[in-house]
Amino acid sequence: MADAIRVLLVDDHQVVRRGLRTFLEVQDDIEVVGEAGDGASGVARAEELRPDVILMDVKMPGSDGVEALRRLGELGNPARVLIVTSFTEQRTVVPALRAGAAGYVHKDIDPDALAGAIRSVHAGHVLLQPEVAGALLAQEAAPAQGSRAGSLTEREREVLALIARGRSNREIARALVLSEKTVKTHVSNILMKLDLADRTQAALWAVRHGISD
Amino acid sequence: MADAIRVLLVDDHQVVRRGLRTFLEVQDDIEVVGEAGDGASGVARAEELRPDVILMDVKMPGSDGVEALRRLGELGNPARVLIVTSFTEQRTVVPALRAGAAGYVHKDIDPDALAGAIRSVHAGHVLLQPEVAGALLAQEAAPAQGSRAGSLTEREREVLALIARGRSNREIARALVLSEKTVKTHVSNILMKLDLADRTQAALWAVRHGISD
DNA sequence: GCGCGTCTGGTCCCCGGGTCCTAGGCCCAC
DNA sequence: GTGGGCCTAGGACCCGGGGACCAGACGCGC
Repeated sequence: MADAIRVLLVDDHQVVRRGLRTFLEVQDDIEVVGEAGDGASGVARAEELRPDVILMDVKMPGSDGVEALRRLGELGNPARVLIVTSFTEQRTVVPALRAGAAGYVHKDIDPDALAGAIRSVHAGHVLLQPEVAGALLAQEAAPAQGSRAGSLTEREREVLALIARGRSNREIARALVLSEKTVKTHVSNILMKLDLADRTQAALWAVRHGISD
Repeated sequence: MADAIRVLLVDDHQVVRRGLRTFLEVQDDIEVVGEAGDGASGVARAEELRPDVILMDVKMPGSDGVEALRRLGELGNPARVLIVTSFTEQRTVVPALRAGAAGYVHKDIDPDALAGAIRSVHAGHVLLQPEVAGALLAQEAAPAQGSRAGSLTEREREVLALIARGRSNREIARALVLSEKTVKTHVSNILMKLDLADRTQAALWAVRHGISD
């Protein structure tokens, strides 16, 4: 095929590389152009082969996936990187995406879905699987009693948003044209309503619940 | 086609609905089964037609997209919702995804990419466009000097991770089996190294940079 | 050996954060 | 009119957070 999507496989297990290769060989618009067994040689092969898409494991001996992603970014390599991981390691999702990953898929993905993912990524999308997106957004989720954001008044939400930007009471007072004492009152009420101990917990609560604007 | 993907369009501008419809009519595996002009009637039509995928605008008069998403979730409607937005409104991304959106695409997407997005979403993926994913991750990004997380020592990262969980110095001391004073020293060093004013800012910095575990 | 960085801890001190109590003005619902 | 929220704000009070300064123990590299 003339304009097949050129794919590079980077994974430390050749079993996995072989599996991916056989998955993709039946797709007539996807061509596996190379393989690498660790991050560093993955970067080298990417520079050499200039693939459209790189399928890469996160956990690899030596230079790992995130490190390789950063290198590719520094080199200006235009390849789109799709992270293929053995299980949902939520700790690694954010760093990987931040380092420039174009997507994150689970290793037990079925062949057609994987092909679809490669096409999506090649088309310029960023792609996550549900569990991964869930992990990214849930973080800790609501510990028990669910979101009581509704119980906050408008003014309290304003104050909370500023707390979530790291502002002090004095700064909040200036920003909202209030006395510092009034801000303290609002903060106290927020902490009471949300059952939190201090402004740091309030700030974290806010970012998790999207009050941070 | 026997198992075409059944799509419902929800947007307050019929021009947009018409555009999407013509985009999708040339795809032989996608069938537009209905339209709605606002969130509430979108939910009603979704219940009635049971589409596989719903293309929905976020900003609509009356019941908006996020509200509609929530309703669908409550009703247990299995439709996958792809948010189609006129521009990258980063404020709305997180709430929409949290409310159960399966994806977020830009209105100037080209027909084939839109079809691809629908197929991805229908296949169970969560899909974002680059700018959207960028907005989600960047948030405020590094104000200037880039991530100096590397300058933190291992111990400092441990302490920072606990700060990012809303723990007090005393709790951190107990958790790490240290004196409260030592924790304070670490906190001071963290604030100095990252050029932050207090633990609240440190907690926010940590979650943005993935130190929060 | 010596220097350097890290981890540990101490003392002194100040201030910002947070609580408790109180209270006036405002608007809305009954 | 009366009660009940919300926003505003004051005073008194306590304490945890953070800075300044100092220092010993340990490990690593020159």
